[in-house]
Amino acid sequence: MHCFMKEGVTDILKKSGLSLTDSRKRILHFFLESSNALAHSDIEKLSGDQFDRVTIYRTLQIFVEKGIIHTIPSADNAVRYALCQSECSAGHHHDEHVHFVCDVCGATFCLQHTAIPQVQLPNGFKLRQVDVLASGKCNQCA
Amino acid sequence: MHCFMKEGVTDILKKSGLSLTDSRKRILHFFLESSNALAHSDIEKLSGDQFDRVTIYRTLQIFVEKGIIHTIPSADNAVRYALCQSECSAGHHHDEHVHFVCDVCGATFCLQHTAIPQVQLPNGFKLRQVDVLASGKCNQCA
DNA sequence: GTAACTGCAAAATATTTGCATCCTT
DNA sequence: AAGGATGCAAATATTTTGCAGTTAC
Repeated sequence: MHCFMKEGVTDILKKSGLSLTDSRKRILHFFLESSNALAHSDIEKLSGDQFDRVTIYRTLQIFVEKGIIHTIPSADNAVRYALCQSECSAGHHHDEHVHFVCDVCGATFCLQHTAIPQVQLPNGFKLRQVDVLASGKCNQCA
Repeated sequence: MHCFMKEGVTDILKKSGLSLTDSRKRILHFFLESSNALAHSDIEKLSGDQFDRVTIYRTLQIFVEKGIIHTIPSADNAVRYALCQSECSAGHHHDEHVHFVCDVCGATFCLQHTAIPQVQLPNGFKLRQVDVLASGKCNQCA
């Protein structure tokens, strides 16, 4: 298991076979710095509109393809992304951790140290992945 | 605990204080008939474009408000809705069951009889709700 | 009859695509 | 130098809002 936190932006991009461009470096940096998940709009704000919307879309897309970030399921129709922490490779995500959305501040966290519970499916169903989406109040807002 | 399956469309609408209009009756009927979750686009197709897009948006919205249906979190940014099965009332949803998305056919099911596992949050976090989103192959596609 | 609901038009927002130019290697 | 990435323009898709006409009760 590698840990992105200990690697630099450049290492991660190289390892994924991506060229080192300004937008990729800065956007990846935002994820490394941020303790919670980021939406497209967050990145726009963080970058001070330095990048074109389209560039952000394409950058997020390729990061997902390369296994650098993953999307977080949500009920509110807003796509948020977070760093993959464990052994993700291109096309194969393994982010079976618990996601937590704060009802108050809207922040979304990946709870790495919270175990994914066992799920028992009905007969005939084949399980591939389990996502757990918890909501309530985060430690800042409680 | 009431069970919508045993009630008619009319009963449900009346109980929720909604007037009995064509679109509401037909859209609610789709949910009662369907074994899996429906997206806005599914309803458009099912109705044969009988209703305006806007009417569908507004109908789904008020059904959610009244606790008749609930949104299902998904990683693919498509909002799907399903009937609330347990004691939901206006503004208070309690649909803590497991949702299952089939990777093959895309169908989304509510697994009523699958227990929601316990989730242990870090210190300072207050839990309100847990959604479990499982994916894999459904019994038709496995 | 009145309040609420629907349909249409249009605005606002979100996402995708094509292409010329620029940057990384 | 060559291939890939970006920025801009524009197409497409999604969701929201306002308002006038219609319907439920």
